[in-house]
Amino acid sequence: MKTAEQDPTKDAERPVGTRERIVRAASLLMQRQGYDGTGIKQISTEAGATLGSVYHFFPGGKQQLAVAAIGHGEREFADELRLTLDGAADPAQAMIDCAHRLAEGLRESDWIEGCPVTSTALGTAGRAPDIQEAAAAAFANWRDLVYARLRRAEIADDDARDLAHTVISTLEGAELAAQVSRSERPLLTAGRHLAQLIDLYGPTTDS
Amino acid sequence: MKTAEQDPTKDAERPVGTRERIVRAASLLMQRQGYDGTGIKQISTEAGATLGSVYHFFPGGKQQLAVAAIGHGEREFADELRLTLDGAADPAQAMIDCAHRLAEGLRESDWIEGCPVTSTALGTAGRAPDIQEAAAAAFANWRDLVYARLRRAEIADDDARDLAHTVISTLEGAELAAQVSRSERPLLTAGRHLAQLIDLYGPTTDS
DNA sequence: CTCCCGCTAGAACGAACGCTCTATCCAGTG
DNA sequence: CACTGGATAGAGCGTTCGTTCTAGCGGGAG
Repeated sequence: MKTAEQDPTKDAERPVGTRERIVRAASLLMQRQGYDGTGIKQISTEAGATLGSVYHFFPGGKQQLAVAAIGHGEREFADELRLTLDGAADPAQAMIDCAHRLAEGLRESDWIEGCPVTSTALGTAGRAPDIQEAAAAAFANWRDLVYARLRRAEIADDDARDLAHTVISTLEGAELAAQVSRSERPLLTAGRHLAQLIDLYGPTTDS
Repeated sequence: MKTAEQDPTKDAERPVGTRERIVRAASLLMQRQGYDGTGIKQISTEAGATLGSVYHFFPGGKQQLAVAAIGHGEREFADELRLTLDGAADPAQAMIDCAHRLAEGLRESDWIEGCPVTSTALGTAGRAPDIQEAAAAAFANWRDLVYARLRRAEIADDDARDLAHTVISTLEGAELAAQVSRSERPLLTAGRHLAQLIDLYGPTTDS
């Protein structure tokens, strides 16, 4: 009742509800300019909506909108991450592929669209617990995807859990370094090193 | 003429010039709240200075102040990084020590004082080239410190360069993940993994 | 002494902020 | 038909923003 109804065909672009357009615009703008750097009026303008609509769908104001935007960014990246993890022959190769994808997206946006969660979550550190929780949940979800992939490759449970932490941390940090230095190198290097690290824990363990 | 003159004794706390106080306040506040989340009036209040003083020392306004703040944060962390790198027996152990130190600082600040450069640089991605350059320079300096330490441990030049990239990326990302999830685990895990990774390239190379 | 200048001090400006409020529109229901 | 309630629309609230500007301070130089 809330969304579909008309056509669950592939991914129709056109009939996107107002609420969804607002969330998308918020996610994109906050990804680029951060939480404080993005105004609600700018979001409504970019979304083709009006201020009244924004506050109708998000009576909780900017904070609630930011939580929804983080959730949207989380889902977007999770889909791509899942695809990349499943598309590779082994987790090590998946890391390299993942780094490549991130580098590509970053370069194509002229180095302004980094992690959609990071820029929104930073700067609201102590102020907005809701936003912090949403960001933490996003990281945890991504980590779980990596963990599951590592487990499927016969990596021990404890090792897989630890590796998943480092994989997300490193990819996140490398994307940040790449964005700041406007270079793909941090990401590509990180991808190779993560692959090496994972191979250390591969099924060839015999100890 | 600009600073010292009176006493180059250790690190006297009291007679700190107005300009220095402004830079310190700006660095701390932007570290916590980001660039857009920090107002110049708040900085001047926190520094015990007035608006006039801020614009006297930084006629370039908020952007120039942010560049100086990033430089200050860069120097602060570089000092600590140098100390940690030199204090460890080998680079691998240094990574573990470094992660511990970062985790400690983050926990003690109740998870609000992350990387002083990241929060300032993010959100000004496309808008302020000066700030971006300062942030990129900070990362490069830190990387050089790690690179030099790796070289001293007889690691091949190309390997050391690549490893230095990943070390900074991973520490940066792990600090971010730790801050968001309010847990030391991402940092501690990253430290151990970085140590393992470095050991792969240790002086035991025979190829 | 007088002059000067680096520095301090804060009032004031226009613009933009998050948010509230009322008014209007329109499909669905009796 | 009238009525209703979700959705749209935007003027306007008080506040804060970054910046500008003028006035005053205090100590060394002539």
